Amino acid sequence: MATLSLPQISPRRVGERCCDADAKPSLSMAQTRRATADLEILAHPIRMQLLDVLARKEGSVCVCDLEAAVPVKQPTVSHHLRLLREASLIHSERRGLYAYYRVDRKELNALRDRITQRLEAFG
Amino acid sequence: MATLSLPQISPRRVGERCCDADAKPSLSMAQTRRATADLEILAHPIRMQLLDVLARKEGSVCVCDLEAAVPVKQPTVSHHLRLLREASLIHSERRGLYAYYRVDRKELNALRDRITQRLEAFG
DNA sequence: TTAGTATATCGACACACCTCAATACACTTT
DNA sequence: AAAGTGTATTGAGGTGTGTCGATATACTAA
Repeated sequence: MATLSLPQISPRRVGERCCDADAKPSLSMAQTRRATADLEILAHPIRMQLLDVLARKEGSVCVCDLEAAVPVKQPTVSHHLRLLREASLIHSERRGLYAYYRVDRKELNALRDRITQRLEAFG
Repeated sequence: MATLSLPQISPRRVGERCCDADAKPSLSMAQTRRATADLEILAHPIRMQLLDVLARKEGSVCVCDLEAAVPVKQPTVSHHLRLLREASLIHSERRGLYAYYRVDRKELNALRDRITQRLEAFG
């Protein structure tokens, strides 16, 4: 029966050149940055809540409702909506005085798939 | 046949109180913060690469190899390893002069599941 | 036109985070 | 012991990000 072997660590003398040359990332730095950019856009409580509200609505949501849903002031809401818009996760439309936002389900799904794939590569 | 209805937006007079009182986040702020904390720990290129290297190895990896795998200096590597350790995603062990890190697959899987669940709640 | 409202942008401030040189610490070799 | 090596920590500087008051913009109401 196979021994319950500890990971084989080659003993090495002090000062010797380091060992596992194949302990390299599987992703280039550019790929890595793309992956972390996907995570960063979601990694903020206000953006998470805004997306949460928008994703749970079938249609559009008025900015005034988004403001009411979230504990920051109007310019901050506008700021995060802009970031989400620039990430193509939401779209806006003006009707008269009011602005309405809706989630882009295709983009949100694509984002989710990219993140899921990356996480599964760890598994 | 059902009309291809636009999302029903009740017209509203200027100055009227805002509309959709049920456009509330489904998560409390505390829950939201826990979710974004999960994302934040992954949302950095160096941590992503370190996890990538560690997750692809069966056993432990020497710090010197991690340093070689990543384009920052030794104190910075140590810093990110600490963050990953404090998040319970990796563990370290000293053998003589050297320190070896390994991924905690259970914790990493749990993290992945939490993130996946949250993302699916958007879908 | 004038006044008022909703949203976006600007500008400034605060603070968190990343990075690294210097140093501390623990261990090994001689 | 002393000298050398690998890793962690400290402390400081730089940069980015979040926040909000003030303001701009675009529209509506009267």
